[in-house]
Amino acid sequence: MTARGVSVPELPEVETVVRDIRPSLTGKRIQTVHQPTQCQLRRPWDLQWTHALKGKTIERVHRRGKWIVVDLQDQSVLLLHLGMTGQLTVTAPDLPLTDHTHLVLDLEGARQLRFRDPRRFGCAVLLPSPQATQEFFEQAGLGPEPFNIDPSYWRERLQATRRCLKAILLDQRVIAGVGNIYADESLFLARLHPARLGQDLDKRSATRLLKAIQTVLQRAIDHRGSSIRDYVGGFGVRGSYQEAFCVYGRTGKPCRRCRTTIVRLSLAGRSTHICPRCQMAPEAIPQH
DNA sequence: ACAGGATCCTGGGGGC
DNA sequence: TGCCCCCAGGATCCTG
Repeated sequence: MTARGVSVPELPEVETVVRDIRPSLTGKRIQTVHQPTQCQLRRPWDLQWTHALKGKTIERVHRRGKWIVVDLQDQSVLLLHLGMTGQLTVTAPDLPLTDHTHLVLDLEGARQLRFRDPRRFGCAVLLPSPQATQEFFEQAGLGPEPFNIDPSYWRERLQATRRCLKAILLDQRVIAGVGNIYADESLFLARLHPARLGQDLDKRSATRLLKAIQTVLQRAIDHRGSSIRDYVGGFGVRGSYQEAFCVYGRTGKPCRRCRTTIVRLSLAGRSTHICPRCQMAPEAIPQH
């Protein structure tokens, strides 16, 4: 069977979207803003933002964790989160609108930036300044980016908690951008069982885990992310990393390394996939 | 401090 | 063929 469930935008998918749409957005003026749907996103769009965006020029498009950050020339910042099923695309204005399109920005040069999200777990927020954006992220306690995380910070965060590795990897306050799929893939690559406790990892294992996270995320970015069902990049093009999954969605299939059957368990409230041979259970590991 | 569960939401898939 | 129910999960909140 193929991987069940939807492909949720995690760091590699968000990075792909940002890279795709950046050339079409940078330097472009926003002419008008529409809300085609009546239903609200989880964090309601403020009508004042519609007026505030009009006439603003987009200066820069980048990413912070799973957030898409659109810097505008007047210092205000549009933040977008894709939640579970969010799609952000740049299209021709005459392309018919699909269901669940919550926000449309008309751009100069006959282009539209469209934010679509069937499950409405995503959100869009306009903040007045980079300082306010900084505070927004600080308030959320958003942790460091995986690619420039300080190894000693990482080891300290692991040492300081009795939470299991799966919960730690999903916690955006510890490390930003990792979600369910890449947590499982990273733990497999590091040969660590997701139920192991942060404070039980020695220095070598902690370093190996960080390297695995970076490797998995970079490989996924190189494949334009993973597409199972909903996710598409900024051009509407699907990613291909799902074909390289080692454990996620591979329940019942043989491990790519040792042929042992991949099993699914529940940890930190999320489906979790492991190779029971490559990822030794905590109770099987000698304590010291 | 942390685990576990509920909540939000929709569409796909399995079972009958 | 169709209907019902379950399931997927990012972030957040609540309880034990």
